Formats: sequence, structure tokens, C-alpha cells
Amino acid sequence: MYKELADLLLPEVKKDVSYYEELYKPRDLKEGEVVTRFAPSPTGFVHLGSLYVTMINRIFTNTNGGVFFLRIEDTDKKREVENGIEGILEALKDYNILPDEGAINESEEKGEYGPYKQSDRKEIYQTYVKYLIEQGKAYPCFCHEEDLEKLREEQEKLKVRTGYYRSFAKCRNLSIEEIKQKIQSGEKYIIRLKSPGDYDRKIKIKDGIKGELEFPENDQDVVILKSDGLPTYHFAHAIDDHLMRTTHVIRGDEWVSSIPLHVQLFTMLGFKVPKYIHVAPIMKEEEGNKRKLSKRKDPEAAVSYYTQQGIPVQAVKEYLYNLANSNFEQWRRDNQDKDISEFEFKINKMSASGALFDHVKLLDVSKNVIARMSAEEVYQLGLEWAKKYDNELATLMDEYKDYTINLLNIERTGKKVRKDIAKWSDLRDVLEYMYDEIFFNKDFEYVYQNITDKDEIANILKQYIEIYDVNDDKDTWFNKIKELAESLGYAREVKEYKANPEQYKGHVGDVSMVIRVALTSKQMTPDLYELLKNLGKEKIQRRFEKALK
RNA sequence: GGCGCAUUAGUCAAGUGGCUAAGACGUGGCCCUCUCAAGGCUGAGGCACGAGUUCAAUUCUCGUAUGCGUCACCA
Repeated sequence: MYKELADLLLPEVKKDVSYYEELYKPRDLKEGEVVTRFAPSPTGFVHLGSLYVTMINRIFTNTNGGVFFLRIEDTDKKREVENGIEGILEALKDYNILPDEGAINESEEKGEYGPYKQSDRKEIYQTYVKYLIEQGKAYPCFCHEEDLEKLREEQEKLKVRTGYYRSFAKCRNLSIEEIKQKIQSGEKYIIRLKSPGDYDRKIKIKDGIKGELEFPENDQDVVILKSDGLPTYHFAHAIDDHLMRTTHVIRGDEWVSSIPLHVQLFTMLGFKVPKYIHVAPIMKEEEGNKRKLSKRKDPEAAVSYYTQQGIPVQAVKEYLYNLANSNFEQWRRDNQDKDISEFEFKINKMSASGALFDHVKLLDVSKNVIARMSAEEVYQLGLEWAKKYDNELATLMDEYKDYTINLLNIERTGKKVRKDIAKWSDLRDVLEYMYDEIFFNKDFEYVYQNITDKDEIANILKQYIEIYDVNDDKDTWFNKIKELAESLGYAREVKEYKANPEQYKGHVGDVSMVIRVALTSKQMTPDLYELLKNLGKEKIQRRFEKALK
């Protein structure tokens, strides 16, 4: 009888489930190896949270061995966006967390367990739906949106659980004649699961992060096949992760509450239930409220935001590692030179509750990441960024490559590296005044500190340019400034000045500041000796002249 | 509202039935210093609340509160 119903509802489905079971054989895995997946919708937006979960999938698979694949969940045609897949792949590539199987571009894919795009798997889903119908485990439902709304109102009035279940499931016990009649009169329908669950019974399941979880059994007759013939997420999850032989489902914890349904689906279909690992979301605080980072409200929810801001991929990655395993930070300090892949990541060390996203901390991680880079790397990555977001800077960096690298190398070697660059956009502040093209064309304001008298400034600069020699080593260079300072009535040493301030006009630092400001217009710069040396005497002179105008 | 999960400083967090509850970011101060950055030292700041078990609870149990997630033909 159910067989007849199944043929009536899905006449075009000819294959049997055994065909697919045969086609997608269990994977040949070594002991301990895992199969994981990332299953995004191609909505044209890569969320930081998705990136985070994907990264965890990738690391988990790397440490255990096995396969990590990408499945495109495009069963909701309304939300789909053009080139959504490319966008996802680009982000995964940037972050070096590309999958082993699945889509490799908009239309192609690799791997033996495909198609990896759900819209191409329609026939597979329908075969399994038919299989359930044949066994009396699924049935057609003719209820409309209005019917369901009415049902909900009714249930709310009665103060019972809302939903399509038990006696509220009107279409559950339709006779085959009734069904035939409705179909013949052209009524639209969807397919629902005939849930055998009992809400008063509990199921227990162990989650890889959250530990033992207990829920009531699912008794909702959820929709498994939509009116467009495509499956709902839940059904597709069961079919795909079974046929693709997923061993560990690592996903965001918004799915925790669907566990009873998912376990039920796997069980009813005769599949082995995979291990579940639910990752807590990344949160944001706003006006005292916490919530998940929101695609609509928070620009920082987009992975592309960080690229634009000029925060290096490596920094975002390390920040996310910190969130995932907080001992990563210590490891990083102890292993400055090691590659991130050497860190021993433990999934069960992840926090069960969501962490607030901390942009300040991200920048701190970032400046340390950049501090570990060589001047050449900073140059390369910075230039890449500038080409997209700061054209003028990019042009100059490109034209004065060696000069720029030398500037970036100031105070970059040795133990105490300066950390004044947290993102590539900071390069502008660090570099612009060192390019004559900008320095002589932009109106920089000279704000001197302690010495403000024009004649005195002119006097210092004139005398200084006479004694400056590019070939001086640092000690000689500084001694010259000290001598100049002394001859003009300033203390050679700051300490001397502090001891007897009334004896001096100021100290060597004040004189240095005059040189610094005249040279750069800034009171805060990297090492003055290096800056002078990089500019050379002629340029120094031109800059002094400009300052004295 | 039902169901589920969570709760250690402003933030991320380690941790244990029993020393003074790690560390990082941020924040205050000091030192170093030609400026800034960096670095060093140092200060402030925390186990949500109430019961119970126990010689002893931040840790175990139960309640309360708060927060988060979820209750679609979206994933």
C-alpha cells in the first residue's frame, strides 16, 4: 500500500537506495582518520563565524588525517547569489584552509563522493524520500501556510507546544484514496517525516565540545521535501553526510537544538549517526546586549572587512586560534618562529559558550604578527594591500622599493622590535612623510615642542647641517648632537638637565626634537639616526629649508 | 512561553574538593630613553546568587537569576 503511495508521489524516481549505497562506498580510512566538511550556502558573504568553523574543521582533519570537503548548500534558491562559490573559495584560499574535495570553482569539483552541490543531488534525495514513503515513514502534506498559522494560533491558545505533530498532524493519516483525490484535483503538497518520537522520552548524546547533552525525542513531523522538490536542510544533512561518509560534523551551535531531529533521521534511514561537535558562536556586544555577530548589522562579521582594513590574514587566523584554544597565545610566545600548523590543537579545549569579539585584542595580535615579519614581507603584503586601497602609497612604495624596505627595516631587527604597525593602513602614517613627493606637496604643520623660537630653530638647523655626516656611526652621530646642544647652552644629557634645570636652556632631547620635527614635521618617529641616514644630506638640507620658510 | 546550553576581573580565559585563584588584552603608576613604539617593574580589578553534600565548595548536587541559542517549505 505504501509502495503504491510512493509511486504515486514520486513516479519519476526509478533508482533504489541500494544503488547509492553501492556507488558511495565507505571510505578507506586508517584508524583514527576523520571525514569533515564545510557546508555553506552561497550567499555571497563569508561570515567570520563560518571562517572560524571551517578553520576548526581543517585543523581537526589535519591533525587526525582524513578528508575535509566542501559541500554547497544551495537548496534555497531565493537566497542564492551569483558567484557565491568563488567568494567562498577565495576566502578559504586566503586563509589557507582549502578543502580536499568538493567545489573548486563555480561549476567544477573534485572528489569521488559528489556531486557536492545540493541542487545537483535532487534525484538522490528523492530516492531516499521515496524509500521512506514506501516504509510508511513519510507522507504527503497538503496543508498551506494559512492552515499552519491557524494551527499555531490554536496551539498557543491551548498553551501546548506549537508545531506539526501527533494529533495536530492533520495529513498524517490521510488514506491513499484521499491523497489520490487531492493530487488529482491539483493540490500542492510537500513531504513530511512521520516521526516515531515520543516527547516524554529523552535522548542523550555526547557532543565533542559541550559534553553530554539531553533532549526530549523529536516528535515533530518536519518537512523533508519542499514543494520545489528540493530537500530541507535537515534531510539533506542526513543524506549527504551519510553518503559522503562524514565522520565528524563540526558546525555552529545554532544547530544544537536540531540534534534530536538529526539523530532521528539518521536512525530512521538506517544510517550511522556521525559525531557532533558544536562550536560556540563569536559574539558582539552592543548597548549592553550580547548577540551573535550579525551579517546585517556588523561590518566586522564579514571576512572581507579585515582584508579591507589591512589586517593580515595571519593575524585574523591567530586571533581565531586564541579564541579556539586559549593556550595558543602562550605557545606563540614560546615558539615565535614556528609555523602555526605545529601548534597542537585540541578540540575539547574549546569553550562551550560564545566569546565576545575583541577588536583591540585582534590589533594587538596583529601588531605582533607583523613584528615577526621581515621588512621584505611587510613590504610585499603592505604593497598588495595598498594597490587596492591606497593608490598613491602603492605607487611610491613601488617606485622606491629598496628605500621603502630600508625604512621598514628600521628597528625591525634585534630583540626589541618596534610594533607600531597593526594593520597595513598604518603604513601610510609610518611612511608618507619620508617620500618627498608627499612631503613637499602636502601641507604638514610643524609643531615644535620645547624650543619654539624661530631664530633658535634656524640656528640649530644651520649648525647641524654643517656637522652632519652620513657616514658617522650612531655614537659619533649622537655625540655631535650633544656637542651642538652643549655649545648652545643645552645639557648634554637629560639627567644633567634634570639635576640642575636652572643651569640650562634645555637638553639634548630638545635639540633632537627640533631636528626631528624639521625633518619630518612629526614629534613621533622611529629612530632619528636611521631616518637621517636614509634621506641623505642633500634631502635633509632641502627639508630644513622647507621648515625654515 | 517550551526546549537546550552557559556563567571565573571591562574582554579572552587557565585551573582545583584544601597554599596568596595563572596568563593575555585593556587600564593606572614607575623605570629605561633624543620622541614614539618596544621592553622591564608594579598597582587596581574576578569565581552571579541561595540552599544542600562535606571537616572544607570557585570546583559536586538542586534551585533562582541573568545571558545566549533554537522553535520555517532558511540554512
